[in-house]
Amino acid sequence: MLDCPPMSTAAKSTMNHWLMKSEPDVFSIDDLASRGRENWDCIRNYQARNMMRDDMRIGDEIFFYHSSCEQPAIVGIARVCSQPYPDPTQFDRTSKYYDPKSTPDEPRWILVDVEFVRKLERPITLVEIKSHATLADMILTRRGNRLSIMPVDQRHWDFIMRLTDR
DNA sequence: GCCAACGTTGGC
DNA sequence: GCCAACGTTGGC
Repeated sequence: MLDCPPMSTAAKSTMNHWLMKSEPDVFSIDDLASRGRENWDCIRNYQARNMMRDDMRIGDEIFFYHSSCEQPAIVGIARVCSQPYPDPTQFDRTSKYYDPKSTPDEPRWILVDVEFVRKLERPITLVEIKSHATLADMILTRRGNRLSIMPVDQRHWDFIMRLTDR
């Protein structure tokens, strides 16, 4: 791929990890798998927007998390595969996510595209995440946290990746 | 469906 | 710039 050359060790060391929530009834890991890639649209939270706009880099890895469902869980891996650009739904008058205060010259809502990498061997449920002391300080499990996009510490990422091997 | 927790809005 | 009212998220 032209925009995804093999990464140097130096580039890898600066890579960030993320967790992105999606309601499986709306867009599940299987939907991403069948579509290959998708723009992460309809985010209307400034913190989440800022992370996509300012902090995400092509190649960053993402935990794909199912929320608001029977079994909230990390279910797969995705990857950032575009530069940030304006969310088209903000200009769509027929969309629930239309924003009259946004203009093409000064778009308010910015997104990135994400691509499917793989599903986990098994879902790592929120219940299981909460059961591990190492994961107790993840942003995901913080009281009152409502962010749908959040950074994941390298040590949390690695710990969860090891869990999937069992 | 409940509700805690937080973000956003808008009057003043 | 304060803050009450309202809306949303998301686990349970």
